[in-house]
Amino acid sequence: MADTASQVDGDTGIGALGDIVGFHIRLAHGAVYRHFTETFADLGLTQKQVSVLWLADDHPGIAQIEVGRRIRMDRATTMTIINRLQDRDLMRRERSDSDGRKQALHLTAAGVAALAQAKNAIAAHESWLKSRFTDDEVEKLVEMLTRIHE
Amino acid sequence: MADTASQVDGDTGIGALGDIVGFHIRLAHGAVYRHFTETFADLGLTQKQVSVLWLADDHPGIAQIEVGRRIRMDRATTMTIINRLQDRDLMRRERSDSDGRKQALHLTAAGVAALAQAKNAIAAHESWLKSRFTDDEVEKLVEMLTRIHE
DNA sequence: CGCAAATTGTTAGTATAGCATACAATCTGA
DNA sequence: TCAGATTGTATGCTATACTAACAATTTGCG
Repeated sequence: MADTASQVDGDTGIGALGDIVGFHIRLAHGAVYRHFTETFADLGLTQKQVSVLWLADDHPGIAQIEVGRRIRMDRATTMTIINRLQDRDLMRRERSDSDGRKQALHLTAAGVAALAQAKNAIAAHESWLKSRFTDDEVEKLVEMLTRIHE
Repeated sequence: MADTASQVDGDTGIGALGDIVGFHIRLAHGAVYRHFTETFADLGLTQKQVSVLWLADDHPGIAQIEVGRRIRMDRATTMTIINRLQDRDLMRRERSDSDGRKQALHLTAAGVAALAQAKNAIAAHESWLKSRFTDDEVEKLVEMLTRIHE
């Protein structure tokens, strides 16, 4: 007769760790991250890099600090990501006219093309992720996740 | 009159990025990770390190490969984490009797004490996280996250 | 049984990401 | 006008994740 949770798992599981919500978020994030990386292996872009390209495309001339604020990165981290994108000629910096402290960010032509490809890859990635859920569940999941990160 | 999603955000949001489920998982993970780090600043333990201590305590003599399998890390990554725990005298390696290739992992006395402290900190961290949800919602969230990482 | 293949641990190297600190340039407000 | 805040930049440290290669050991096939 089974008498502990770990034996119910056949002793291949994570035991009481499985009761920790944060642990499940971490595992789910890891699974999504790995699939994302596979999907984007050809493009050679990471989640962060795509997010930054996407934001800069939606908001031409956006400042670095503002990019970081919206996707929850500090200035130093934002720098390294934009440095890489600039080194690969996907993005360029311009001095802001309105505020000399700021850099106005823009995509290059290559950046626009890369983002277009990235959005296709994201569609495939999202299908993989959403295939587990009904539309209602997706909505509920996003709403609950938003409560966490908002 | 608002006419686009980004304007509903008052132009401070993430626009169409907000429709990407994977993006919300990443943001939520980041928020949880940051709160975890704050909660554990005194103890100086990371999520991974606590998970490994926890597993080794639940399963004395567990092999490194098995730890990695259960919390989704490859052998090399598992090595670096256990190296750190061993350097801090929280964990020790022994040759396995049954399989000479394996290391049997055990907590030291200091490791047992650290894990006990960690479990208290996790309780506080989990309260912070769960305070957003009803019990039913927590159950539904964990169930949906499990569908992703299983 | 004996040997090839698989498993486990280890090491080394690379890349991404996050954070702290310090500094310079610029802007803001009292 | 000038002190303080903001923004970008540079540097350094830490944690994580992956690959590739290698050694020791075990497993299983012929």
